[in-house]
Amino acid sequence: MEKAFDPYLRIDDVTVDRSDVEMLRAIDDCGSLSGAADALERSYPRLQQRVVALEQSIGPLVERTRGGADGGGSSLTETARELLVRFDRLVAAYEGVARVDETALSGPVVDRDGELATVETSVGAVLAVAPADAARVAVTIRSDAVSLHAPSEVPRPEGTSVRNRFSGTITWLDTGAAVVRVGIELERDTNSDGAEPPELVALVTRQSVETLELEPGRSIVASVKATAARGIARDELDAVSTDAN
Amino acid sequence: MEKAFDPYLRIDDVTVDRSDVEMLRAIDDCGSLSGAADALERSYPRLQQRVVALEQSIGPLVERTRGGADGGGSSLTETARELLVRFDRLVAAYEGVARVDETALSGPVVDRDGELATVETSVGAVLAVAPADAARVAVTIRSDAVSLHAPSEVPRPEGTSVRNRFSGTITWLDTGAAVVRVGIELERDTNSDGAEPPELVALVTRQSVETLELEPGRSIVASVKATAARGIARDELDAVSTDAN
DNA sequence: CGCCGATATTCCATATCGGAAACAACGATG
DNA sequence: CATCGTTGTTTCCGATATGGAATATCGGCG
Repeated sequence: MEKAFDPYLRIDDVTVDRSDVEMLRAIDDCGSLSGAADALERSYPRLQQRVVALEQSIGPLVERTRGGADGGGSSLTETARELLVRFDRLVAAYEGVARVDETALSGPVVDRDGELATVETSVGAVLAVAPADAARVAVTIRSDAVSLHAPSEVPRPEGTSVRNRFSGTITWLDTGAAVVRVGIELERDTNSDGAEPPELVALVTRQSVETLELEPGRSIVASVKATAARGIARDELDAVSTDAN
Repeated sequence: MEKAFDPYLRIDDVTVDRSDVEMLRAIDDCGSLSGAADALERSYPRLQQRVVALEQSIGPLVERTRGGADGGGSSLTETARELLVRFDRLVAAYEGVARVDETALSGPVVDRDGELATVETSVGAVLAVAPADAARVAVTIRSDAVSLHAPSEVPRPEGTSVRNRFSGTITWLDTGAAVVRVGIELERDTNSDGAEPPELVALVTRQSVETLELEPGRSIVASVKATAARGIARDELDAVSTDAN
């Protein structure tokens, strides 16, 4: 099972999607609409009509010239270039979500302050952003939002905005080119009878692995910002699972 | 301009998207395919064919019964329910990206270790995940990935996996129901001549605002994990901008 | 003034989508 | 045991959207 998405920017009536961005890039590269149509193996009419449609909502995107020794050509306006950058940033942000591991912890909401909920899980109370009407939620924690600390160097709660803290033991490392996935078996809460040992995955740099001397068996403290922990309503079912990729 | 996305899960050949999930939910609610078709105002044949198509790739999703006093009916299998939960989690994760502020810092790549790049920005070196071929990148930092610390309580670099650290002054607070957006004017790097004062936005809980006594004018240290800072290639243009919503 | 390469426009083939209608299964009911 | 009602299954047809071939238009340059 593979996570994916189609990002788009909605501007007034039109939606700018992947193929539109691809089209603008091709126009920029080729210097003409017809060239872009050839390069993308799309028909010229549709491509040109699409440009017109986008421009009706967004404003001038392509500066067109006809005639001349080379027959003319087209170049992107500043508006179009800004659009491309916007889209790239959007994709980068979403891409991060798609490529990163997530850990889910579920349990009942025991306290609530607006959209901020305290969830009782098998590893203790977790503070997370959750829909206001949910009585039981599954909290999703992205591995790139998990920070690790040496047990002796844990920041005092009074001095940091990070609100969730878990103690655990490293069980495995998955070393990549520059980043390392770290599997952590969390300490269960004292009054919890959970069957499955709750696991948390963190994504850290290889340099952090060396600095903190991370290795299987070592005790570690993981921290997660409440605003990075997102809960979804889960009023029927119940499970603790880790979702690889 | 509005960010949006269409999430989907790809399983073998089929992609299950929003409408598929909506369909399965309706089947669950109504207890029959025909009821779901009525509720969604979709034609029965297409709906039924879609269920069959999904099942061919994913496996049994709907337990169907024909005949009986009530004419029969359908209920979801465990596979289908798990699919719904998966999808909810996916949406929650993407939703977080769409709703959160982002700060972009750009500059040249001065060092690189695989997909991890050190980027020279107007506020100093930033460690971020970036495409391997980019010489100049824009680093995007989501506000929910920014942690704040009292200047006297900054964790030692040797004891934490958090690699980016910025000093700054709080310039504004936007207090919501439970969470607060914090605007921070970053200290410029000594040898930088940047024109715009670089601004970082952090998203923290209201309780953190009280604990850290956050208010305009106060000095603060912001930290960001390298794996949560994502860079995009930006080899032509150059700007520092903050993108609200 | 004709040429050339590019931009606009018209029109048609095709695939996809959605729905109406007929058909089959099955248990309750009399 | 025939009938009935509800639901699942299948077939077929029309509407809509998508993509492309052919055509017309433009304008500097030689």
